[in-house]
Order: sequence, then C-alpha cells, then structure tokens
Amino acid sequence: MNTARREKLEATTRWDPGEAEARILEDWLASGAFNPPAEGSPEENFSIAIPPPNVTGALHMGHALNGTVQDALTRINRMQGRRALWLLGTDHAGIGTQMVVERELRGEGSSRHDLGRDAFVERVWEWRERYGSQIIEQYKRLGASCDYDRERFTLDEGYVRAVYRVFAALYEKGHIYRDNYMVSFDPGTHSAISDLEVVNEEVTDTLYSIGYPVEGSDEVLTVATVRPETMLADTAVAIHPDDRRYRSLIGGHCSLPLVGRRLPVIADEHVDPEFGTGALKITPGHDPNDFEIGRAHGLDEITVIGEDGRMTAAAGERFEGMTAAEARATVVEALRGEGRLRGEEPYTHSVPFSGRSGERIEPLVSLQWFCRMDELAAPAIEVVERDQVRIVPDNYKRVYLEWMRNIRPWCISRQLWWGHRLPVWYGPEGEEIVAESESAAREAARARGLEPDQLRQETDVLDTWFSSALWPFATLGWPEDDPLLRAYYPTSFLTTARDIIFLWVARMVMMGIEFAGDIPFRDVYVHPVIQAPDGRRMSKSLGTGIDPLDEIDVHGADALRFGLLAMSSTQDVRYSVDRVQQGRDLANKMWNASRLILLNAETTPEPRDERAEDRWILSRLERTIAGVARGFEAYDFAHAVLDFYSFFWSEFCDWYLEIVKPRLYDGEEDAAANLLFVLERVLALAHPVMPFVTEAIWAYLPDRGQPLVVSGFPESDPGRIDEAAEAEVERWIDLTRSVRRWRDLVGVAAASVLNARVVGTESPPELVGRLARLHLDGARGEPLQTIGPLEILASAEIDAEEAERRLEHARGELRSEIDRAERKLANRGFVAKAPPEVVEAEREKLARYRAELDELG
RNA sequence: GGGCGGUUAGCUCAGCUGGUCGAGAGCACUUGCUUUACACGCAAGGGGUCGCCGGUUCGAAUCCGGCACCGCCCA
Repeated sequence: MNTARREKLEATTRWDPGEAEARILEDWLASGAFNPPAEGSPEENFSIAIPPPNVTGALHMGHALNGTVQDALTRINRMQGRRALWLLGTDHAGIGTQMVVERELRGEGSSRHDLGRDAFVERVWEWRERYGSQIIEQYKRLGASCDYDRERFTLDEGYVRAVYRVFAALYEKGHIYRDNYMVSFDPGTHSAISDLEVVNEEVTDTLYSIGYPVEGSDEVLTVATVRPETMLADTAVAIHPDDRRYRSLIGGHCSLPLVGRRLPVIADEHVDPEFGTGALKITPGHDPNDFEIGRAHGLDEITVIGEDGRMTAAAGERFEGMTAAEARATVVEALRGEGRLRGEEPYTHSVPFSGRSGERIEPLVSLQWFCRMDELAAPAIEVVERDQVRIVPDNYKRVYLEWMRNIRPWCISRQLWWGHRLPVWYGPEGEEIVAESESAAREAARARGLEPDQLRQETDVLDTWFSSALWPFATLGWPEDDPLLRAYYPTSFLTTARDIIFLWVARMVMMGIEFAGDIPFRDVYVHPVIQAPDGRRMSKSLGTGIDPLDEIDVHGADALRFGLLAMSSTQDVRYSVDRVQQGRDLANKMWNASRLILLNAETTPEPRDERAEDRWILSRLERTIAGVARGFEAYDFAHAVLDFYSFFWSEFCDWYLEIVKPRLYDGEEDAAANLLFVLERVLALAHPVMPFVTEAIWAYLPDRGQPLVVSGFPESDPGRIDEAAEAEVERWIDLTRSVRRWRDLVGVAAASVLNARVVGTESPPELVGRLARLHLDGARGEPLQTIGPLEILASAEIDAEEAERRLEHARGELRSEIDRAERKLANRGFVAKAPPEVVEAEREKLARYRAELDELG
C-alpha cells in the first residue's frame, strides 16, 4: 500500500457512504460487469426480468426491497462465474400516464380533446422522454446491477411487434373476440378497467323499497335497491325457487312503475330469500349479478345510463339527458307521488370504486374486446401444480391456483389514447381484420375484396398488463430468433409483491408457455409488504410513505439494503429504521475492522490453522458461509443476513480480533495471513447485500485481483469445520465471561488487573488472562473466589457488601433453575418416557447449575 | 359469506416437524469504560405468566378445539 493510501485509510475512521457510493457505481458501470454477452444456455446462465415499474413511477420501499432481493441474487450468481443478466425497463402504464399528462394539460387550460389523438400521444412521448427514466436512475442509487444498456420499454418498436404478434395469434385461435358484455366502467378515466383494478369499499347508502304491482291480482311485490334510477332498465323480477311466499307467482308478470313495462317473474337460485323481501329486481344492463342472471334467462339488456353518466333515450323522454343522480331524485319523487315507495333506510354495503381514478364504478354493458383465458390457463395451472414453477412462500401457490381455476374472460380493451392501439381494422360493413401491421391489414383487406382505403383502425388501446405479460420474452427479442432469448429464456426467477400475482405473474406464465414455448421463470418469490412504522399502508396520499432515496442519503445504500433484508419475513412487516441503522453500523464496523487488519497485515491471504483460535474462526466462518447460502437458497433473507451479522460482529470482531491483536501487532505472519484470508471471504460473503462498502475495502487488499463484483463467491468447505477447536475456544470464552461477570458483580474497576493463579487441571491460555484482566502468575495470597480453574486473590477495592448483594441475586437465579431441573428429573414419567439423551442432557444441565452455584460460593 | 395470516421483552421482529428455549436479535433502558479498528464503539446487566380458556402429552411459545382482537385476499 502506498503512503498516500495508507494515510487515507488511517485517517478515515468512519465509513462515509455518500462520498464513496457514486464513485464505485461509476466504476462498475464502466467495467461492463453488468452487461453479459448473449452466449451460453439458460441452464448455465442466470437471468431476471425486473418487474417493469411504471414510467410514471418513483422508487418506493416496495421497489427498494424487491430490487435488493434481485440484486443480491444477481450478484451472487455473477460472482459464482455465471453470465448474469438482470434486465430492466419500464411499462407505459396506459391509464396512469395518460392521467398524469391530462392533469398537466388541464393546468394549461387545455385537454386531450383540444389536442386531438396524434398530438396528445406525441405529448405523452415528450413527457416520457423527460421523466420516464427517473426510476431507472433511482435503481442505480440502490446499487442495482442491472444491464442498463439493455433497458426496454413496452412501447419500443420491437416490443410493439411482439404485442401485435401475440394479439393476432390469440385472435386466430379464437381466444380474442369482441362482445357486448358487462364491464367495470370508470367514469373518471372514461374507460373500462380490469376487475383487478377495482377496489371495494364500505359505503352507507339509502336502501329504497319499491312496490311492483303483480299483474292480474291485488298483490304487490316489494323489491329493494340502492339505485332506484336503474329500475328504468329492469327486465324481470326474480325470486328464489324454493321461496314458498312467492312460488305461485313464478311465470307471471309484474308491471314496472313509472314505465309500465311487463316484467316476467322468474326463479333463480342466486336470489337470497333473506335479503329484503326476497324479491329482486333484475337490471341486466346495470348490475353485474343481474347481468349473469339475465344472460341465463335470456332477458333484454337495457342501457339507461350512458358512458357519459347521463340517462339515455332508453330511460324515456322524462329522464333522458339527466345525470344519474338527478334521475335518482326524480325517480324517487315520482314513486313517492304514485305511492309506490314503501320505505327508505340507511344501508351499508360494499361498493366498487376505480383503483385508478377513485370514482365509483359504473357497471355497463358495452362492446369490448375480450380474451378467453381458460385454455391458456390449463397448462399454467399444471406447471405450478407440478412445481415446475415454484411459488415461495408456498401458501401463495394455493392463491394462484384458486384464481387460475376460476379464471374469467379478460377485458383487454381500454378507451384510452396512450398504449398499444388494437391491431384491428374495420371494413365499411364492420368486417374485422386483425393483422400485425397496417400494411398487412391492407393486404388482408384486398384479399377479402375490400377497399384498403376504407379501413378504419380500432380506436381502443390494449390493457397495459396485456403487454406486460410478455415481458420476460419480449424484452429478450421475441418474436425474433434472438441470441439473447436463446441464452436467457427461461429466466431464473422472479420477485414480486403479492398484489400482482394475478395481474402479472399468472399472465406471464400463461403467455410464456403459449408463445415462448416454456415457462417464463422457475421460481417466484413473493416478498413481504413493507408497511409504515405504525402498521398502516405506506402511501403518498396518506402521508405514510418513506422515500428510500432519503434513507439512502441518510444511512447509505448498503444500510438500506441490509435493513430491508433483515426485516423481511413471510408476513407483512413494518418498516424499521433501527434495522437500517443496524446496517449502517455494520458497514462502519466492516470498514473499521478492515482498517485494523489492512494497516497491520501486508502478506498473502492464506488460512493458517496452527492454533486453536485460528481453527476456531475458520470453522465458524465455514458454518456461516453454509448458513448464508442456505438462507439465500430458501429465499430466507433475514436469516442469511443476520447470520452473517452475528458471525462478523460477535465472533470475528468481539472475540477473534481481540484474541489475535497482540500477534498482529507483533507482525506475526500466521495471524496476518489468516486474518486476510478470513477478511476476503467476509467481504465476498457480504458483497451481494452490501456491495459498496465491501467493494471499497476490497480495493485495499494487498493481493486483490479483479474488483469484488466479479470475484468469486465463497463456497463452504466442510473440511474446515473443527468441532474440537470450537469446543475449546468456547470454553475459554465462557471462562473469560464468567470472570468478567464476577468482576462486575463485585464491583472491580474495569481497568484494574487482578492477581490470580491457575489451580485446575486445564491450564487456560494467556488470552483468557488478558481478556479477563487477570495477572496469571501464580502469586500467593488468600483466594477470594474460584472460577473454573482460576483462583482470584483478594483485593482492597472490592465492595464486599455490594458484592454479596449481587452474588445473592445470581445464586437465586441458579437455585430456581436447579429446582426446576430436580423436579423434572424426579418425575418418573419423564425419566421413563422421554428419550434417554434428553434425560441425560437434563442431568448434565443440573450438574452444570450446581457447579456454577458452587463457583459463586 | 368463504379463505389466509397475525397476537412472544417498552418498540420492530425471530423461534413454532413438542424436550438442545436456562425463550433469542436489533433498538431502547441500567451500570462501568477516552482498553492505540470502530462511541455508528467496548464490557457487564435488567426486562417476557410466549392474547385468553380448555385439551393431548412425562413434557406445549411450539400440536388440537374454542374465544377475543388485528390485518390481508376472494365473493
């Protein structure tokens, strides 16, 4: 080490992440370590397709955890010598992005309709150029070792080709079709949205009871509804087939008040006889359940509320043009006037809202494009059942399977301008032409005898998830026979939040099997949700969000990464700043322990096992390497990370470094070589979790070759496990701690060295004396205390009274343990039925307690 | 309505194929330390009837049943 570097290392007593992280990242990016070649096979390579964040997005805690998990695994695999491709990019987030830009336009007093479609789309692209890569830059701050040269976007030219190819193929197969169907219409975005984007919330409405006169009798059927305005679209009244009260009415008719329409009285098992009066008005045009019943019974679907939220002509002249709310008031008044209103009461129920705009969903029957999912789902169910795709934790496997087995057609069209415009063209008579491009559509038109100039392309765009579902293979060049695809598909694994298991994971599995010919990934790890410290959801709107970038600024990226992994679990967890601080402290500790070693050891790293303590630390290191590997393999990150922490802090720093210090200062070759050897492996082991500080220290190693990012990951060597050395050193440690505890009990000043002599058969080494601050020279005098093989001589500074009080407390604890063990051993059932080794262990415990009690005198 | 998960130290969490748990960790707390790597540190310590009730067992934080409260998902 040259003098300047040495001085810098000597002077830097604190690890300062802010200064170092940016510089280290630059080096990594320049080295090309993150850009593996398109060579080899998926079996020998490692790859992850990052779940594409929205272009509108900013990095949140979920991304940070997700990114850390992926980066740790990518780095391990890269260090193990595999080509490791971590591909990132963004999706175009149809609704989200359009809303952001529309808001911007509103601020300028304009609207997308003022601009027109083409100009608006151009405007969104401009927005994307300006802000779209924000989140990518944020991933870099986290230290994410993505291949930034291969960034993708769901509206890339090549990606669009993939989307159109898939659409056309699914259409050919008859999976994609156009139909009038009940969809969740979001008045806020003026578009249909997916059922998965609907959020149900409890709302208190007024439940109105309305009397419908029964034809040919004086009877009246009373129905209940919270949306009286929809009665204008009623086409039946239904009752449960077993409901005796109304059985005689089945097959008859009612008259719809205000309208006069004849409504058949039908029987349907979906009616709950307990609800209201047990008679249900059926409005197939405006209620999802009624829609199902209506289709089953062949009822008309009347639409009285339009997509603009106003009453249509079908509602009748009296109501046409009113808003739904106005119509409700008018209907209620009219019913009251006619004496048809039987009651009003508050009613709390679950109501669908748009997860996008927050507006109340309007269920509408409309002409949309759908994708039939059952055939695509079948193989996707099988691969998960057979664990070809493994979902961790495995309770999500059931969640996945349950949803897949009950899968429904997917409404894939959206009434938006930003996205993949459907590759569908209509002829003058409504002829449908689906093609992968406009020119192909024109050709197809000609072949069908249509005039190409008369074609009009569908105005709807595809659901963003439709394109995201292709992510693992479309980003690798599909549908071309791309070398990247051959080298990296199927990908190795995927991490995700559980809320997009259906939206995304399930659909990727289906699309991967159908189009790329194989599952998209082998393992799916569902990471926990990081909640706010108070247990609420972390969200910007609630003000409960914690910005990972702020945490990086304050504590460093390594600290945040460590903290997030340490707090992760199989259940949701609250964000714990303490865990992040623990990570910061660990980084600092690694830096300083390394300083101690590097400033005193300049030799070739090599394991040296002459002494028991050296064999001990090598053995403990091996166990830690194995434990960390086990944790990562099981996606048990908290244990992997905390195992490392406890080895490094408690065993390596607290004990081993203190034990070898004199040897190190003396310039002993064995100690230096061994320390460097252990340090190298410690750094490599921690690198996937704390890449910055480990890389920074690595640069000071005397014998380093390549940067740590591409150096080897430690493999455990069971041959170094040495139980005898572990037992021996642990005895010394126990003895040292016993002496320290006693010293503290009797109030000996920390700095004073007490005289003591060895009386036992086993002679403790010099280090016990040093660490326990004893002078082990066999001095004469009256022994005050015997601890194991040591007799400690009387000293003036001991406060006998205080000592006795504390000793008595310690004795009390031991006596209660002895009592517990004695009673256990006196229990005949225990001795007779428990396994012999358990009984034996209990006897040993008892003997140990008694010995400890003796020691305390 | 159906399903899943949780309830362990002041806080955030481990442990839960029953004995090795004499119930751990980090933070917080107490006491003592400017011990030439680190006060983002060192040493020692205090703190828990493992939500409640019942059962199985020689033995239960761990298994079974019930109850209470909290959270999530599906309808």
